[in-house]
Amino acid sequence: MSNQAGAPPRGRLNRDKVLRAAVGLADEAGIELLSMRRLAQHLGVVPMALYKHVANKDELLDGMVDLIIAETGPADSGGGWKAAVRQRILAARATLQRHPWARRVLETRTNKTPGVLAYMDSFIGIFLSHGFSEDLTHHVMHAIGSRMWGFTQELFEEPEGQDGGSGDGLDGDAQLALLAEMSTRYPNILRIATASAHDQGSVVGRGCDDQFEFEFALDLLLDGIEKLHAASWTSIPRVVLSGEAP
Amino acid sequence: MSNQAGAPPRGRLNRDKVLRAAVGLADEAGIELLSMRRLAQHLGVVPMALYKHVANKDELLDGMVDLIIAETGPADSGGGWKAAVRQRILAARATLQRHPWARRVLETRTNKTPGVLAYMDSFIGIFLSHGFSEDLTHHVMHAIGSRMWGFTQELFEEPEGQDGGSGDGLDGDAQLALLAEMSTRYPNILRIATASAHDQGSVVGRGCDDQFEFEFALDLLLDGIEKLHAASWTSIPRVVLSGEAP
DNA sequence: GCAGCAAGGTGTACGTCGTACACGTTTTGC
DNA sequence: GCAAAACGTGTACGACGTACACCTTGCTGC
Repeated sequence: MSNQAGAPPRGRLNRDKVLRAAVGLADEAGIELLSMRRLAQHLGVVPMALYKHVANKDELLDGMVDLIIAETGPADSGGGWKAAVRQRILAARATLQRHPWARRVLETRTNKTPGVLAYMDSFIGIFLSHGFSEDLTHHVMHAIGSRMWGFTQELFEEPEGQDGGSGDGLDGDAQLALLAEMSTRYPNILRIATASAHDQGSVVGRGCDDQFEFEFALDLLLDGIEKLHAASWTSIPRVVLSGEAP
Repeated sequence: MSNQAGAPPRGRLNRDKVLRAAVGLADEAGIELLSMRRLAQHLGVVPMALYKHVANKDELLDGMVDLIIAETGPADSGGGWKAAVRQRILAARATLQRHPWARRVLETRTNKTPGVLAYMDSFIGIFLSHGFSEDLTHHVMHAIGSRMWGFTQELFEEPEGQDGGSGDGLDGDAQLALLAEMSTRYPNILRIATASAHDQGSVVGRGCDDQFEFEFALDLLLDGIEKLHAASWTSIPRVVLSGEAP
């Protein structure tokens, strides 16, 4: 009877409830609005109560990440390594798309939480168990990098305004002027943007299919990896040569 | 004669001085310690004085990014597109390595500042001027993504402690225990990490050459792009087919 | 059934942050 | 030399993360 504007108190708190509430809050309000105070209020509890369940905000974020990694589900390693890697990454992508804040959290911090490590371990396992050398696997993991998580780099994403379309709340004239400015200052960007506005009337950007772009880039990478693997590529010579004869 | 613990007052402030001081401060103290107040103190000035030169902290960050993009220098487009792209990216990489905070800033925010747009425009220009179709260029830009800036994904980087080596201030026993734990829980990570510790005695990680890893991944990508270009790859069929006959 | 105790929740407080607003002070253009 | 604009200051507010000391539950062993 003491909490207002929050969910029902639902008995005592525990780490899991805190984490899940945090994920929910980040999902609906955005990560930048997730504060210990707001989370506490959401749970009908005083801010300091949270610290009985998480050490601090960083640990909260770690826990949230681990929680949604678990959502991704286990590897589904039928078929070859390519199918397995593809499936794993696309599954992660689907999950992270439900929790857009996770991209920021994963990128910003040096995550070596159990969940992250386990995910990477299973990822590495796919390559090793399909005959990749340790050396190649290592380089391949670097090459994949954060694409492992399935998120795109959102070069310039619009902040997803309410109105469909790309007019940022400007009237037609202002938008036209902006377009004219763009065309003289950044002609190449404009060419690409207009050329790719295939499927709708939008004049600039957002005419492209993120999922397609992602899979395009992913397949480009995987095909390259496949060739290296087929050629038994290795970086070892680079090291062995260090004291060789002229 | 009113400022202490800061640089000499050096006349009046202006936007450029503010931006440069901010870059310097971020370079030496890290981006998370760059606050308006600290920056002001560094300039021997009261916090609110900064707001006469930048609108707010976000705009400050934008300005900082644009400033160091300018450091990158213009494109050096001798040779083919591959050489040009490679040169551009590696130059950006060199710059961003001098300003490690820039990675975070570029990743975290939706940058459409003049400098960023100009950089992208010139980047796109390389492809277009070497005969790439607008369609392919568009997809290629997505595939390159943030690698355009030349930073790596630092999957798990150590926070660069003062002591060389990977013992995070633990004694030998604790470190061994941790290693044992790793080996049972994340055996694949351990295999890769130990296998790649070629060039020194470190037991886990950091035995790999970041620059090599980056160029490896970059070349993988560029080679893939080259093949697509040679094959006049296009995504257009995907769209055109939408209303075709069975 | 109840004492005792750990685990969970509270209240207050501190130092940090970005920045709004009203006010002085300097520089500049005429 | 003076008006006006540009620049710098002081104070204040509402966030934030979280340390610390304090109550209040609910479970334990007897």
